[in-house]
Amino acid sequence: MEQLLRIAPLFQGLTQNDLLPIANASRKVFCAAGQQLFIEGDPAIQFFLVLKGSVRLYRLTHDGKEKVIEIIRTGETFAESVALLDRPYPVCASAIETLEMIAIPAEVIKAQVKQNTGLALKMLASLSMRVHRFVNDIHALSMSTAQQKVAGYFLAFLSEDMGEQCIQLPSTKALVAARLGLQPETFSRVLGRMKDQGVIREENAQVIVLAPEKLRQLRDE
Amino acid sequence: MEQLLRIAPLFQGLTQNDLLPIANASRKVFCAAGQQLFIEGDPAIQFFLVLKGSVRLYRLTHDGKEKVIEIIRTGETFAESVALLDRPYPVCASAIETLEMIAIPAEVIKAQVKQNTGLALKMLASLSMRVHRFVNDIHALSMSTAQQKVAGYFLAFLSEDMGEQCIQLPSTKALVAARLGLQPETFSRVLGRMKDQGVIREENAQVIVLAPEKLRQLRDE
DNA sequence: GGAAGGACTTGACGGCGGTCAAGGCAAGCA
DNA sequence: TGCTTGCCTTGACCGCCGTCAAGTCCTTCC
Repeated sequence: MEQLLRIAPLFQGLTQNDLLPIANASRKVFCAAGQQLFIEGDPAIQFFLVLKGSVRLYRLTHDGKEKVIEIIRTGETFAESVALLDRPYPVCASAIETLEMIAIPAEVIKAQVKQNTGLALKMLASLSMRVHRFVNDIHALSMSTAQQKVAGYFLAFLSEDMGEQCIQLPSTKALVAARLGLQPETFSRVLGRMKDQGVIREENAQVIVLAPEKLRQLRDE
Repeated sequence: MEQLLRIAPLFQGLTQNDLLPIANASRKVFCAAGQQLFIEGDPAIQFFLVLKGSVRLYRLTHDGKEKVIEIIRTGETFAESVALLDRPYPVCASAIETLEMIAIPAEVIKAQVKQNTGLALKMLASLSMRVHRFVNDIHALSMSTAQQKVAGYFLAFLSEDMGEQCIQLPSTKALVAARLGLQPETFSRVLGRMKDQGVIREENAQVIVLAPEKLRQLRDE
């Protein structure tokens, strides 16, 4: 269990002694694809580390549609921030694919943070990173055109490198579209236009970026 | 100086001993309206507590327009999250009105967090709150219509109460519009429509919500 | 008082993207 | 092979919002 916990940046560099009480209190969780983990408003009694699969964090709008806030992938943690406050979950969560996770009780992490400065610093760093990512997201969301959003999204996956690069989309296109605040139809049209312009190519569920430079140009309008 | 620091939730409940090294290293800063505090990419050597006035955090899009990420008001802190990571500021900041702040060196807060569990917990709570607010923002930004955005924005200022309530807009309407990802014209039109419907009234730069219930209805479409 | 400038409002128009609908395409199954 | 189901694509249409422009109100300053 300790070895599994160390997958998360949160727990890397902690001593075995530090990790032991957390490992003892945690348990493995398995979920079928599509299964609900919790809904908005549920008491936040635990947080999660994803070992395998991916999770959709979303909110329901008042007219019943869902807005994807974040997609959590293998190796990432989620809901750490709520585990520290005595507040209910601010989002719903459900499994995109078959899921393997570790559930860590909020009480244990709260107690450990109080004793263990190292862990507290790790958590601060992790939350700070999340704040940064949200700042990026808010910026991206308020960028005007659909093309810019998509270009920005793809660019976030690329290395600095200039050559052809391959992107594995997390789950379905419709979900990525939702993540970007777009309709599936619009997303499809944007991809089509990019293909016409020779910026990308598609090959068995992967997007191949032929010209990162052009992509950057599209984002910058 | 210690008394001033205690304005922020971050420093409430700390002992005088805890606060002293922070107070000694910090200094007061005054700014004229419109002045730049830092720009995106600057090294984050300090963070700020606003004593008086308000601050605009924004990003420049590639075509030169600016997108407001957050408006910081009296009594709030900003850039705490970056002070902990060794990363540059992810946004630009400039004074909206004449400004009075305390600048706190990143080094000092980093050192204190390592020694002082209480402060670490406060910072964790503060960051968690910020994450929550961003989740709300992302949700609000992706809500479709301008009317829903404005209604949601106003509702965030109201108490549970049902009666008439008064909202003091932070700075100008144009800035609030930018915050919501709207043009000033659109914002003005939405306000006009709400006035026609008897949902709000305006009175010397204040918005008076006549019918919170109707506002909620508008947000929920 | 009069000019100047800024904040806000109002109107007209056009484009982007959401919505609805139909069709293509692959996988699974009898 | 034919049917079904789910995911994606493509087309047509329309409404919202951004843009441009003009006009109003208020403050400031000479």
